[in-house]
Amino acid sequence: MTSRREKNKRKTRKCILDSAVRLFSRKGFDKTSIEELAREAGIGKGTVYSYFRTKRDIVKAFCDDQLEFARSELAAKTNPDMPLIEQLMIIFMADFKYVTENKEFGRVYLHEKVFPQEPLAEEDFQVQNDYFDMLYPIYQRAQDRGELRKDLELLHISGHIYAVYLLMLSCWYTGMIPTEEIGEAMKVMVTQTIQGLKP
Amino acid sequence: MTSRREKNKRKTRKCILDSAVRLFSRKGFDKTSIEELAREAGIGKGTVYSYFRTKRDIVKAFCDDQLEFARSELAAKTNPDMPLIEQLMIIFMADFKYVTENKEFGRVYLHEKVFPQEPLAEEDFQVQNDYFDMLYPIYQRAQDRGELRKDLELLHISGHIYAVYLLMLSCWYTGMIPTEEIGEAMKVMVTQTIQGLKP
DNA sequence: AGAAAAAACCGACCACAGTCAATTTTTGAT
DNA sequence: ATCAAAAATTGACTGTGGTCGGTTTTTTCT
Repeated sequence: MTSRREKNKRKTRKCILDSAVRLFSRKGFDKTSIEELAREAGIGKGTVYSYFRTKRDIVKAFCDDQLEFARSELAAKTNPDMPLIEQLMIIFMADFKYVTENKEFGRVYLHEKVFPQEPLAEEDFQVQNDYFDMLYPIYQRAQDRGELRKDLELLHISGHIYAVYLLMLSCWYTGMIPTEEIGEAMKVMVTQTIQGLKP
Repeated sequence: MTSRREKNKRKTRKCILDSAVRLFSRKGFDKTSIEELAREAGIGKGTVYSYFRTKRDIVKAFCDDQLEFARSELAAKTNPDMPLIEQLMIIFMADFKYVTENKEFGRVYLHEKVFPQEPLAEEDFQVQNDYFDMLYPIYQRAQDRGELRKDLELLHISGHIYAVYLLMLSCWYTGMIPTEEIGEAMKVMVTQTIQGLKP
């Protein structure tokens, strides 16, 4: 049963997250103070910290939620029998679009998830695992169709393509590749990944 | 001519950097305050900020220096006619060893360089370019020997392998792969990169 | 050498992330 | 309805990153 208490907690949490989205998007992560965020959410500053351990954790929680949502959306858009490269492009460009629209969130999230201060906790891996779980069937099918080598572990295939995706994000964040060229670059790199570097 | 002023500046800068290395290594980046760092360096707090724009910039400057040094060292250790995979392993494992020994520096540096808040400045690219310049001849030779496809741009080859290296670093920072297994994992992934994913 | 200009240095100060003890609200038992 | 325990809320407080105007040191010019 969902007690009154639990209901309120949920509401407050959502309220913090909503305020965070508004403010971080409008003013940027660093320029938004927790005090301001609390005011916007109509609560005290201390309360924010009883919901989230740190300011960065707010971003993490928001992105984890979004990722879960995006995943369910995406599953519907791709057909596992399309050519692998096409499926991957749909998935990654959707992700990328999200990042470009939430640059600050994406950056903080990537910092936390890719090069974290402490090894990731069990729950953090879960999000990543769920994401991989979505991709596994796609690679599996591609293996079955003969688009991918069967002697490779799915984890390695997955990791490899994820690496290329991260690189593209990095190129975008550093300004090395402008937004409008990312699609093309991503296609080149993923294709190259599949084809291999050797003659 | 190196004036007295310039000499002092150099000395002070080095002093700050040395103190930073000592303190950040001993207590961690976050736990070391600039005030403490200034005290250790025997200067005022404000002075630190006339040498470095932010706390993170101190790390960036240090790592840029180190990277330049490491590069010159490395050039001597590799023979451009060794098999590509062996050369890459020597280079990346040397880099990796450095990161494991300076975890905090590496993390902050990676945040700044891989997913920076603002697009990288000209000078930041220079460091990266210099690094690539070291690698290009290696890939070039490997192409000549027939170990790599000749129809691929060096930039793409370079970027691709860099992506895999970043992934390995990420796996280490997240705790997904323990230190002693990184070498093996790196070899597997780089080999896979060269071979390609398709049958 | 002496004065004026330029560069370097400094620590008091500000804004903000995160803490915590005191207060208020909710719950569950009688 | 009453009350005691548990949970949630709060804002004053602490420590630190970064700023800035005033001070000292170095250079340059005569």
